[in-house]
Amino acid sequence: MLDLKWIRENPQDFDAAMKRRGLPPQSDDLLGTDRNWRDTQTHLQDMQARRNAAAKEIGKAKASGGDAEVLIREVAELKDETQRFIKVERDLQEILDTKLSGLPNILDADVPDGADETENVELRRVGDAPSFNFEPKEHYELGEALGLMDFATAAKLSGSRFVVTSGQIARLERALGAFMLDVHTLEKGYLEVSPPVMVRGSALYGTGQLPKFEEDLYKISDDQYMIPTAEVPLTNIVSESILVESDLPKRFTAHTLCFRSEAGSAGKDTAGMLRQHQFTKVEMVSITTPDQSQAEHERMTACAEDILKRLGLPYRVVVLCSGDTGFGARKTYDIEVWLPGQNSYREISSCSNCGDFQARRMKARYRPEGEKGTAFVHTLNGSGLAVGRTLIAVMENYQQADGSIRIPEVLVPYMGGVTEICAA
RNA sequence: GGUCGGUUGGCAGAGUGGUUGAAUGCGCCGGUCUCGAAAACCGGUAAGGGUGCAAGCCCUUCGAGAGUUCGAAUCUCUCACCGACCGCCA
Repeated sequence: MLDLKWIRENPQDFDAAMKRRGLPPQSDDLLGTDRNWRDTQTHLQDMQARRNAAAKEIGKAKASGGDAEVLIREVAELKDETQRFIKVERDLQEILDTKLSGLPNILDADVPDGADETENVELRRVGDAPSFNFEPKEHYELGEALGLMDFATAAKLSGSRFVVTSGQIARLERALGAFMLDVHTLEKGYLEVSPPVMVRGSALYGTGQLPKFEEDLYKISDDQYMIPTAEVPLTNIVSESILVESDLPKRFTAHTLCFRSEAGSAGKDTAGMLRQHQFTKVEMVSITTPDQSQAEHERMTACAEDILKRLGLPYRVVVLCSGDTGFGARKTYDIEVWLPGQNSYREISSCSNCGDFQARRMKARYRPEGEKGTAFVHTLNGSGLAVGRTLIAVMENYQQADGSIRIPEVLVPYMGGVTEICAA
């Protein structure tokens, strides 16, 4: 949600910002509705003020045994008109709200312009792609050959975009999640959280998935959805609250299942477990003051990168261009891991600074020290990392000529001492 | 699923129709005292919005919505959530 006051004061900047998002200028339309709404509100409040004053006088008159007949009749006559204006005012506010809540966040000045993901800008590459003296395979070829990854059975059980893993591959996924959580909680200061994976619509509105992106979600009851990412429950922990500045930043992490309908991605990444309806992810969320959020964004990205470094996986970091940056984000870094089987870099983490965009929607505030009143917090979220995709990356980068897979050293303790996954 | 009880400011917790936006305590901010601090004492302290150059004035909000009334935190209805017990299940 954007700040309406800011739009009032900076209509040109607002239109320019929307243009970067590929949207037409709309300050005139928006501010027209706003003007209308405020005029209505002013008028309504005048009527309410008169009514309140009269009601008080009636109280006084009755207390002193006087006659209040005239006043009572006057107020009764005001009533219908007041009721009508309440409705008009409410409708206008709803129209304004609908318009505002459909607007994407303002991009940071240093986000590069561009139409789509082909214009994202690479910032750095870390680690060397492994060299093989054989043709590296894709993860699903390796997994199926090992007998530990079964897409046919998953299709029988659940349909497309699911997988059944077993044995050491299943364990490897569990090991990865545990390893990531340990790093974030023991070394990076994140609080481990085990949140619900079903949430109300209001939580999804808070983080910006609703109302625009409902088709991407699994809806399971009147007002409950499966989470597409733990960003939703973790960030909404602070919704509708006023935090103490000295408690910031707050850092949360969680290892959860995520559910995505993948509507509109038919035919994309259909082979293997790169794009599933259900997958696990370790998520990081930070709640900060406005001053802290930029540095926190870099820090969070570094936390995600550190996992890849320790796993010995080569990757690159890109900053998303204007056309590829998500609805709620000001600026997003994607981390892409090298997949030898695909001979390309693929997204494994996305770290976004949302500024106060989500905080406004969910009414998450704090009290700035030494100032009166409250201010909105800033929120950030990042994958640290997508566990399913990390599993893929480990398999492909650590594969050997015979189809076995070495276990990265840091994971061996999590694998109960196993150093290699071989065919049974 | 059933019955009963609850939902009030940052927190705890009064308040059953009239000047209550809301007692009191805690917390927080400022002051007195002190070399400084603690304690004690004094004062201040809800959020959101409209209007105004400003001081200020005004509106809304006591879980949400609808209703009764000149007037609702207080009465009625619906819903949500929390708690207790019962039933069922892990």
